[in-house]
Formats: sequence, structure tokens, C-alpha cells
Amino acid sequence: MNKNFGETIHLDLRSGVPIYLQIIEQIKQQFAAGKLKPGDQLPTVRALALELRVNFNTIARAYRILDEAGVISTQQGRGTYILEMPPPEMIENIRHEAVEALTQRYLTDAARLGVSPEELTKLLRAAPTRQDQAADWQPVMDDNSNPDH
Amino acid sequence: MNKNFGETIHLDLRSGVPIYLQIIEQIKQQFAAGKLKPGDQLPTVRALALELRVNFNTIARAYRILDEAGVISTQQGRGTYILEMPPPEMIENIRHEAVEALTQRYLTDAARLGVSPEELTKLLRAAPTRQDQAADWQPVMDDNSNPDH
DNA sequence: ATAGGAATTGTATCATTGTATGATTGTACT
DNA sequence: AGTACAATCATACAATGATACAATTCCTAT
Repeated sequence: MNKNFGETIHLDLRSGVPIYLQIIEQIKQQFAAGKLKPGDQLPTVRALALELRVNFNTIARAYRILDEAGVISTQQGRGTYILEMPPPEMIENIRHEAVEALTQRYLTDAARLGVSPEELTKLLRAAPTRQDQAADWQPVMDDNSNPDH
Repeated sequence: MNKNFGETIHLDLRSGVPIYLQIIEQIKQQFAAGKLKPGDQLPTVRALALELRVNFNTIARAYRILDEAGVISTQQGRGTYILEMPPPEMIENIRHEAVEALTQRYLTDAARLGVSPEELTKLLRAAPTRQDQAADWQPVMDDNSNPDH
């Protein structure tokens, strides 16, 4: 099950952004980016809480909201899984949100470091483009493991 | 957590100096004197307010200002902690590396989402600038090091 | 194979923490 | 007195934490 999933979540306790929102955003991003696929099991609320050094209720809150948003399926006593058949129009939606959240966080993080948006655009152009590795993917709905029915 | 921290704060209500300023000064002094070390948890706003017999909003005000000054880190629902502050001569170094890492991660994440660097520059210009909140100095510390557990 | 209890999972509820906003108080200056 | 402003207080709220609970799975003794 995504052994060290926790390491892929990066919290900024000083950003002022609630922890549960940061978790929601990043899970959505990973889903939109294809790192999390339908059927994948997420860590238990307690396991992830332990890794992130946060109360497990905070994880549970993030999971509950993602569940209501139709991204994941939480099942008492069983675990939480990425939904098998997310509404197709939601995927593009989530993708947009993910990009926006990513940009927003990039901006605020950079601002905290004292870098202006203008400098950032320069940096972006200067930076070696790494599109090659991840460019094209399509949300694949394969049906292997099947948590819910 | 600094059991009787309140006893180390001495208020002079007749001095004409605002209470919140007296608290700020004394916390800064204790930090400079090494009595308060990075990672130390300060009393809650209510606990300290009780000890000092003042309104807890006054404590909150002092904490907020110390937070903006980069001395402490206040986290809703968690508590307030003395910040880890990087040595001044390292700041520039760290800052540079941090910005680069930030940019690199932004690019790869975005690429994973199927967004081209050209689009990103547009997004950056379009995005609502939130620089206001991120003030003047550069904390640059990672989160796991300080407050909790 | 199966009944039953332990272990593991998410849930519900309330306590504790800092935050936001506006009212009240006090002080200085006309 | 009246006005203006800063400091403090009161109240409601949002985020996180602690604890007890319910649903499911897993394992073991029979």
C-alpha cells in the first residue's frame, strides 16, 4: 500500500494554511498527477498521522472531506481507497485545482523566502525543462484491486 | 513546557508601558539570554493570561507580534513555540538553494499535471499576489524540527 | 469450518488551542 | 466637555488534540 506515502506529503506548519487543507491539496495533486491511481489504498489515518506527526483526527478530517468530494472512499474498519470511478468531469476539475494550489503554494513559499514573482518567472525560464519525464498521461481507470462494492 | 514560566514575567501595570509590549520585551530577553531555546513551547495564551491576570487576547497580541517578528511560531490548535533560527550567514545560502529546489519541484509537479512552463509563467502573472503576509525576514526552517513531540 | 475475541480501521464528541472582530476603557489633546 | 486613538476586554469561531466508540478484519482454539 504506498509504503512511504507520508514522505510525499510536505507540511508547512508556519504557512497559516490548515494542516488538513494541505493534506487535501496534496492528495488531490497526486491523484491528478497519476501518482495515486484508482483502487490505491491510502495509509490509515493513524499511520499517516504518525508519519506526519499530527493528530490522527486531522488526517481523518482530510479523508472525510476528500470522501465527500468523491475522490476517495473511506470505510470504517477497512481503510481508505482512491475511488474506482471518479466522475470524469471531476478529474479535469481536480487537475485545475491542483495546478492552482501548486502555483499558490509556490508563490507563498517563494514570498516567504523574499523572492518576488518577477524573479520567479525569470527562474522558470532559466530552469532546465524536465517535461520529458512526466509529460503525458491520461487518467487510467483500470480495475485491479477492488476495495468497495 | 516551562511549568511556571509566568513567574518569570514581571509586569508593571503602572509603568505606562503597554502590557503586550512588556511581554514581548521579556520574552525576547529570555530568548536572547538562552532561557528560552528553539523548540521550547510557551504557555497557552489562556494559561499565561491567567497567571499574569490579564486578558488572553493581550497575550495573543504579544504572541502574534513575536510571530511576525520571527521569534516564535504560533499554530492554531497546537500551541506556540520558539522558532529555530538559522545562523544569519547561512541564510543567503539556504535561501538560494531553497528557491531553486522550490522552482524545480514546481516545474516537475506541474509537468506531471500536463502544464507547460509557458502556461506557468502566465499563471504566475495572473495569480493573486499574496506577498503581503510574508514579511521581511526569512525563517527557512523545516517543520519537523520544532514544535511537536 | 467456525465461533469468538483481539486487533485494526474509521467515527463521534468534546476539550483545548490560537484567531477574528467589535465593544469598552483609558489617556492625551483641543 | 468632546474627540481621537491605543490598549484591553468579551464573544464567537476555526483548527487541532484526546478519548471513547463502532465496524470490519484477523487469528486462534475448538
